[in-house]
Amino acid sequence: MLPQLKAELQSLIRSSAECLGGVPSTFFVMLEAPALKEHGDLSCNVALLLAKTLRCNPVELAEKIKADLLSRLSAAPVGRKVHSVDVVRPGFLNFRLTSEAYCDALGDIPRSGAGYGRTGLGKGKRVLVEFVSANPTGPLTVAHARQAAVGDVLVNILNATGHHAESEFYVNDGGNQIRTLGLSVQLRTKELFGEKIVYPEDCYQGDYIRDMAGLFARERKIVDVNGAAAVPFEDYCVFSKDYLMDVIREDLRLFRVKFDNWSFESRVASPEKIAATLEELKSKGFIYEKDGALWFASTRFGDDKDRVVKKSDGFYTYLAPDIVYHKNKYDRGFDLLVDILGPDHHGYIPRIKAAAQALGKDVTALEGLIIQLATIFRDGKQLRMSTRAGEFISLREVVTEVGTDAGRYFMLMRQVSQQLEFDMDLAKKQAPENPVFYIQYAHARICSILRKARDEASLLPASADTRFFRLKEEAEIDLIRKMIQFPDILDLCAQQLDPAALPRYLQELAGVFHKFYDKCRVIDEDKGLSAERLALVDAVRIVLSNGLTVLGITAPEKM
RNA sequence: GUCCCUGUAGCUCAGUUGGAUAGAGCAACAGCCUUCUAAGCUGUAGGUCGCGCGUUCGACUCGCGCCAGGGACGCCA
Repeated sequence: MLPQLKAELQSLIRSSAECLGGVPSTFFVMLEAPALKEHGDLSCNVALLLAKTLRCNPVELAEKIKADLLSRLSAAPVGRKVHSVDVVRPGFLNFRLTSEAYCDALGDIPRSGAGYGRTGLGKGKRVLVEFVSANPTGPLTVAHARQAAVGDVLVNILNATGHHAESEFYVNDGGNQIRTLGLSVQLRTKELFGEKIVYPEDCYQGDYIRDMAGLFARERKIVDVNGAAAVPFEDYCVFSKDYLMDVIREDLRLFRVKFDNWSFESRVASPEKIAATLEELKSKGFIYEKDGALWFASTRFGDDKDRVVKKSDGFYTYLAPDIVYHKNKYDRGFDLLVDILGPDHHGYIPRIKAAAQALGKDVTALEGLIIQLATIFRDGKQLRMSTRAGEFISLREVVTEVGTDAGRYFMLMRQVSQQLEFDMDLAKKQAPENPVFYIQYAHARICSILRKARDEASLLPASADTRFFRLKEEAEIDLIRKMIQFPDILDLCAQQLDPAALPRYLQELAGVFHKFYDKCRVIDEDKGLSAERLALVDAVRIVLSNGLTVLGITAPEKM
């Protein structure tokens, strides 16, 4: 309702401005909600922007536009929803809306229900978001946790804003690291039965390798060193990989992260497919041989240096299957490919983009999104971690300690470009300074009011088509004003490919609600007012619930 | 050395394609429960937006140069 009002106003302002002449056809009329309430409900800076080209005092210009606009408004139906137009100091045009405009918008929320907030921004664009894609060589860590939360929520946001988004996990089940994993487990198994081994530094160090060795021995009924040696090396590899994939799937399930697709390197980028793709690149002149290795001439597309794709020992580097995998993603017909990566992979993006260009693909359809690290604080101290030494905080540790709701919220509450401080103590706290509980509490409080009204006073929310003329309090209008921003927030997140604005918005909405609650009684002697206020808080419940659903966080009805 | 990210209140962070008097939350201090969940609300205090120059009606925002912190730069994945 309000987006339409805004669009109509924008076009009227545009017409008024054009009457003055000299307005470029590409000129965009901005109309936004000002930060300060005294500046009205909507504010427009056309006069400021046009003052330069028209060589005219911005305030005078604004007055001229206003005069023309007022006559247009009195003729148009939108005019009823505009209370006043003011010209203010530097040259802003500030609009104040009638309460009718807001009350119309309020009815929209219960009418759309769980669909409130959905927009058409994406116009059906097909998007593939690849994230986590952890090697099956260990459990997921907090680094993965942030990528998992961001990726999962980004897919929800894209789907809520008119895109067709799918999530994908790419399983690196080929290559070197699986052999190293198998070797690690094999050595630990032998060690288990008393064989003295020298455990290499480049093998996986974590304690979980020992646990896996024990499990493997039990499963294969190995009872001594000879038994361990008799098992084919390949079996160690397969067992370890499958076992860790199960661990990863379970980690993700606990964190409520779902994947639409699982792509396996062994299938998507088999040695034959790699050879074929490299041949294609070679025929185009982007692959050459040097020092017994095959190189990809990525510098031709802006990379710092050329990259080895096949080592002199005959094995492919990680880059070779990754090129093939990205070719596969392109071939599946997506309009946008998003790769969510850790900061340690930022050098990776130019290489893959170079490969995409070399294969004749559209690079602008490939977006590498770097998610900065999350550092964990407990008892006011930062916990250090190092994957190499096998010392890391696992995702599961975080989930079991603070819960999935708080875990997800905290991972999402900062912009992805920012490092994030994850305060375990705060996340666990059931107190208002913890934003997750502040938001969930608002939701539970509303549910409690609705229950009480229904059960004890036989009161139900007013219907969506009510004119809501009883809602006049500032606290009430503030709530409506805040709620109608919800679709814009989702659009903003989708455009920026960053969910961070959403948790912040929900915290603000919860705050506006708590203020309203303190000031206005919902269940009141006046039945008419009560019904309208019940509809108002029910709308807040809907927006909170829709927002939390996008974040993958529960909206409790009781706390 | 090259590249990426960051620098805003005591702390953690916002600041929407350059806009009006730079905002929240936490911590601190002072208040508010006979009434729908006090897991809440109200008020006070807190700032050379890292520094300098430039671009213009206007810069936290854009450009250049410094300073400081973090990270990445393998025939590893």
